[in-house]
Amino acid sequence: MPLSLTSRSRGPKPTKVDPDQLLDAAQAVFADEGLRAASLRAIARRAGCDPALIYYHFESKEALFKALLIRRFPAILREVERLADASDRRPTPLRLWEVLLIYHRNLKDDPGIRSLIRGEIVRGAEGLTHLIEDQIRPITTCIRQIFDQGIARGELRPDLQPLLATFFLVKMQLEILDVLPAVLPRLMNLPAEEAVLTGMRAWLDLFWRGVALEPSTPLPPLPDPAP
Amino acid sequence: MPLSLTSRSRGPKPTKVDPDQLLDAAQAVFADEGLRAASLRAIARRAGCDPALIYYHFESKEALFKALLIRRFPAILREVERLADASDRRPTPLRLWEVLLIYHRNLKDDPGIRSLIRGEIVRGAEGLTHLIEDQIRPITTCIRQIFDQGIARGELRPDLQPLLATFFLVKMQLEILDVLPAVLPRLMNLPAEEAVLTGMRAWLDLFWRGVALEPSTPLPPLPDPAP
DNA sequence: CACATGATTCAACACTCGTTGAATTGGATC
DNA sequence: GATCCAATTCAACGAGTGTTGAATCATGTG
Repeated sequence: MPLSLTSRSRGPKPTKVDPDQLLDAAQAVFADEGLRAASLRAIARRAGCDPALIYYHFESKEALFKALLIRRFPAILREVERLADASDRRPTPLRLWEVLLIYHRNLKDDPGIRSLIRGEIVRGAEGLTHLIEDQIRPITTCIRQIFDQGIARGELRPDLQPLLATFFLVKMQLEILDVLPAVLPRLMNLPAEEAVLTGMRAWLDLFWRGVALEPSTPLPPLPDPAP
Repeated sequence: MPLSLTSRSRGPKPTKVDPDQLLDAAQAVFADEGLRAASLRAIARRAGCDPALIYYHFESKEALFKALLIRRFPAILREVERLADASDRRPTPLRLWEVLLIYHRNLKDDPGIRSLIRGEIVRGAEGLTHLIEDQIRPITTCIRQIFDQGIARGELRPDLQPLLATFFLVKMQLEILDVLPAVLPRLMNLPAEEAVLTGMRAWLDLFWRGVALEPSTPLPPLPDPAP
């Protein structure tokens, strides 16, 4: 088992397909088909190599899937951790908007990882469910802290349940990223990218009225996502 | 192709496994595995018969799946149609609560149909996606009318986008039914059934503040779901 | 050049899948 | 009891699956 996931120690020695390209292909196929239905042959075809090569870089189909997880989640966690820092004194609605933007930035072009977060793909693979939960829990814990801080600062309703608020905020953002690009262009004739942003603004507008101590306080200006 | 889905014309003649029992088994397996991964052998095992029997009652795996859809959605539509009747003059928040209750009543014990509504199961089966959309669209159209009526009656914000409001309301209810029974008991030590109801009330509370013309108008008393 | 070693492919394994045609059961009718 | 027919099972088909051991290719080093 070589499994040298890092770059090789010396010399360029070009490989035809490196593990990262395999992960790219795997992510695309897993996203389309789900963990069970996605075939290693389809992944190999997409990566342009033989199925057996996957077993040179990864122990099994499941190991390939785990590597896929570990590649993505830590980056998201780092962004959310920085945002949840207690010294951040910006208005709470702006910080909640930043939460939506982090999800947007990291997940908008990646239906595979969104399916993962929703736990769809792993149906029936017990070990993986726990692995995914372990990756997601610290992220939602950080977001929950933003609600706690908002209550302490008198910006949010004191009777708010931070756990449920976190659940509502991010669950809907996932649905917005998933569904609106496919639906809004047809029903409200908007371009797909604009559809997502329209949905996000409408959602934060509704959400903020729902959680604010004083619902009539207007939202601060919400910056567009960085390009 | 006998396919006599209705009861046979004369005499009791007990069958070992009737089509309805096959549908029950199919629904359970499709819910666990998804359309593609669910095997006819697993469905037959669950129904206690031979896989080939499925082909006596249904044309194919896909036909079995379609029959599954047609069995459920019309009942939901009828309830929502009755609720959306313009002569219903109850306060809008109460009618929105009834929407949540209809979803709760029809879907709480049926993860299979919830997956269907989310469109997860059908990934990659093009024809079925349209069939499902055709079943769901009239339901959401009715709910949208409730928002239109609420705006016209001066209970909801006139700048509300009914399409997005409908999307937010029912999407979150699906997530509540799916996720909270598994998560809340562990995180807030509540019994599972109470977890769903707690989530629904918290959600309508937040949602109502978000859409009401006057956010401080208190919610009317929300009846428990009928047993 | 010979050799070692990492990267890649080939061919095959045992298994499961949807589907089908023929065979079998079992109760109702003659 | 013989017959008919709906309900059910059996055995098999071709195709696709994850996985593996051996074989091949390409490259850097002695």
